[in-house]
Amino acid sequence: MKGYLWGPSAATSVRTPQSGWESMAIDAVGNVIEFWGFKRNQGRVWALLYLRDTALTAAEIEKELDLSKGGVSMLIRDLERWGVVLRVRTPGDASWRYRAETDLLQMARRVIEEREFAFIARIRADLAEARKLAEADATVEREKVERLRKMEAVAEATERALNVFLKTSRLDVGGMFERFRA
Amino acid sequence: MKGYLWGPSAATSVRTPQSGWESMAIDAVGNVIEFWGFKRNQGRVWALLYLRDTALTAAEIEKELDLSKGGVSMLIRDLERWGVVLRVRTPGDASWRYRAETDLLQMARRVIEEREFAFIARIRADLAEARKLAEADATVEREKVERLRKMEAVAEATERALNVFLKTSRLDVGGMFERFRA
DNA sequence: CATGCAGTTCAAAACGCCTTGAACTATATG
DNA sequence: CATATAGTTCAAGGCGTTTTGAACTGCATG
Repeated sequence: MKGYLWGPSAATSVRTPQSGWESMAIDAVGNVIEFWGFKRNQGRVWALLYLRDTALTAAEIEKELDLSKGGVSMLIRDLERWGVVLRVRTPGDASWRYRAETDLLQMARRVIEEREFAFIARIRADLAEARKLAEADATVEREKVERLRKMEAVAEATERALNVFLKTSRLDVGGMFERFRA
Repeated sequence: MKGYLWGPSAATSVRTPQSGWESMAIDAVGNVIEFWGFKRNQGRVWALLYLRDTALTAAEIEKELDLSKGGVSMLIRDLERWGVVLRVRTPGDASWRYRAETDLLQMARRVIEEREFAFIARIRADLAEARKLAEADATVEREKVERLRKMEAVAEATERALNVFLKTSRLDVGGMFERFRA
């Protein structure tokens, strides 16, 4: 949304000229992954690698997606850490190349399982603690404690729903991406 | 987190002195609702009204939660629009008062149903469009089209999972808050 | 061991969202 | 209808997150 000023001039040798539909798909994946709570550009990098089905260099990624050098480095680091992008060394080549390894939903699920559950658990604990304090205080009416209990139920419901969400997406996509190179 | 400088001096008559557990619970609800993609303070305002089980004035809300006048106005407008807070006029009182009407999850579900589904649907459409364009282009390998198809499946799975998520939370909490005044 | 390029780091800039506060409008009351 | 108080609006400011770009590190090669 920014660097479209210096379009496909002559200086740079664009390998694959961003065929309209490709960037459309790449951006769409960026949006899905943003919906899942990650960075848009993490999704775009993965989508590029997945679609091309080739190991690209950081410089190529940088050029295709119009990102900065540092940005690509950090994005790839994240994707590697999550195991959705693999770093490979091509024989006669000095630089690393990167390729998409598995699907993004798998990663999203894993990370959400770690992050979000801890977050919700924390909230539940806070509500439980608040209720305990209220119960200990004799001046607090029974009605109020009841309300606190109901709010706890909301947090619990959220947690349960999140659980089902993750499980569903697993069943749904599971085995769909299991193998796609080779 | 800011205006604790002018504590409970003498000028203002604090009705209920923020009993520790109360603000703990209020903040917890703020966090849950933020998790659901809303503003933290929307959740806090609702939680205050719900816990107090009394119709409060904007000025009271402003003081209790340490918000600005304008902020309270906008937060209440949103909550009213979503039907979780009701505006009531007390007889001998010049100003409006506000009270919690139903639970927050209901609202979250409704809003998400409108907003997020549209968002995901848009993404799916983009991916479908990209695939169509790719299919029309004879130079595009079959393999690549297949990959586009798989990415579409991810968006579809997301939509389906979102659906289950909402349904689950409905069954889970539904009828728990149905009526609580009177 | 000097050179050059790939990759990393991180402070600063850009960006987006939320909140503030002052000006303004609406409403009730004497 | 004048005044006071409640409520709304919105530009400006604040704040957290993401991105940039320049300095730096590491590595391979001659």
